[in-house]
Amino acid sequence: MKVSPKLDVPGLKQGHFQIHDILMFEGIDASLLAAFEVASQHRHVAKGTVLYIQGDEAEWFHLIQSGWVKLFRETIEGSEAIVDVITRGHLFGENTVFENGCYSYSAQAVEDVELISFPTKLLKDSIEKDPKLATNMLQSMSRYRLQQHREIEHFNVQNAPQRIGCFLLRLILDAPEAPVTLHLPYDKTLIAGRLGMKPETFSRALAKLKEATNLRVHGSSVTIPSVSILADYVCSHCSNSFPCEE
Amino acid sequence: MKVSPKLDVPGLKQGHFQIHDILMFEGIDASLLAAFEVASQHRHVAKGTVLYIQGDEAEWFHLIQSGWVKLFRETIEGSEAIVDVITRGHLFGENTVFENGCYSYSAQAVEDVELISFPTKLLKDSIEKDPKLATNMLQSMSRYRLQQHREIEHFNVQNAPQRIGCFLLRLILDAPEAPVTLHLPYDKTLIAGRLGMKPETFSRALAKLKEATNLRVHGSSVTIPSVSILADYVCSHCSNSFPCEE
DNA sequence: CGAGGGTTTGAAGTGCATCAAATAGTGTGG
DNA sequence: CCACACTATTTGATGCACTTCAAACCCTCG
Repeated sequence: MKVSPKLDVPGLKQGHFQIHDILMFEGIDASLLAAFEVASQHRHVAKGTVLYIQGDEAEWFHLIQSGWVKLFRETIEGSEAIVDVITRGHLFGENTVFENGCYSYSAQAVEDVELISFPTKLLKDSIEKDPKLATNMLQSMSRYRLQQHREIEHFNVQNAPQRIGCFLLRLILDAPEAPVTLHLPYDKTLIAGRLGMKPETFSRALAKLKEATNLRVHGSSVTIPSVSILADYVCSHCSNSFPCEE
Repeated sequence: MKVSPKLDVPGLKQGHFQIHDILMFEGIDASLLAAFEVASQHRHVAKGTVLYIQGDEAEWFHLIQSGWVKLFRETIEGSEAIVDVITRGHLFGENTVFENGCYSYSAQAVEDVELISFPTKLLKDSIEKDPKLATNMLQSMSRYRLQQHREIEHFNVQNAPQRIGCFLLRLILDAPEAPVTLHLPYDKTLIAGRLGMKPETFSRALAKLKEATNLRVHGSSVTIPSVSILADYVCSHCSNSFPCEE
């Protein structure tokens, strides 16, 4: 079941995102939307900037317009666990509203980032007023939950090259066949961490993937000559086949 | 932050569960609770019974009173992926309400099971009426989401014996020190599958765990002489330490 | 142009999977 | 109640994928 151009997931539109594009706000009263729009802030954030730290009080949640953001937790011994590495169309920080009001992980811009920020307080208050907003959020969390289930399943079934390919496929849910070019974060070690592998393994796995699917990599941009070839290679052992949705 | 005796997570009470014990129903109007209670059904289900199949229309969601339930998906090639293996205090099937109204995986009793079932329709209707119910569900889904994040992190950081230990620890969140005895499902292959390992690996890993933490296993019951020793062994490489909550 | 960090490559080690076979444990029918 | 058949579990031997350690390379930025 393809969920049309509403976001919360990557890559379905080319232009700038508006509040209307967010799945969470689908079908919400124009007046409430306007309130969010008024309260929102557009921000440009330079590469390397730490947006917030795990434990900070959560004042804002964010929608990424462009660039890459790393979500991570610090382990006791000082190393870091990468929770996610996300890009345009992704929302983050919104879940703090149902937790203790603090960010449960830190966030850092790993490329120059453009984002729209909304106050969490407004969201919190609005949920209690508009049941539609609540059910929307339940729906998108539910979707996220399924995705995570798949991710755990993938861990058991996919090898390193396939996991990289799967990560790439998730970035392009729109263009089913023509060659696609994607922009990755400069530091590919991040993706390695996101996928639970070491940088060396990532490097070797990417080489294998290039050979198997004719991928081309130039710096931080990746060109996929044929999405279907990549999908065949990636999804052969999964219980879901390509568009990897329902 | 310890969340008092409300459930949705295992093991915090000894007696029978009531609707009041479910986190999701905390703070809900007595009249609405009564409606759920009236509509509920207590069921005894024999070991091996399939409760529902992936794709079935979801009429009920369930709270486990005792026994073990396996949640699983069938892969294309006919093998099955174990989504979860759960026991007393766990809720399942409730998330179908925000999805397409069908179960997204199958469920089977792997031991004799006692459960209370509630109609999904009532839940669906009630969410739209009572915003408190919606926020409760958001809260518990959010909690679940954090748990899954941890689980993904664990995959990268824990070895097989530690993963088994971690599974055991999650069953006993209440008794911090005294020796504890747990009841596992008869077929331990299930737990192996749940933890993403093969039966052979499970057997060897359990042997290592026994040696390292003085665990005793008699058939389907496991005795942990010291929870803290087990926790030390299991959690040494994690970003969260023992109670592994917030 | 040179320093530093990201990336690749090589060699060796570790952990889990796989295949195969032996053993223990369970449920059945005699 | 016992013996048998069947399945779960254990154990051993081997292989593969990823990790680790180390060194070389390359790209970016000052």
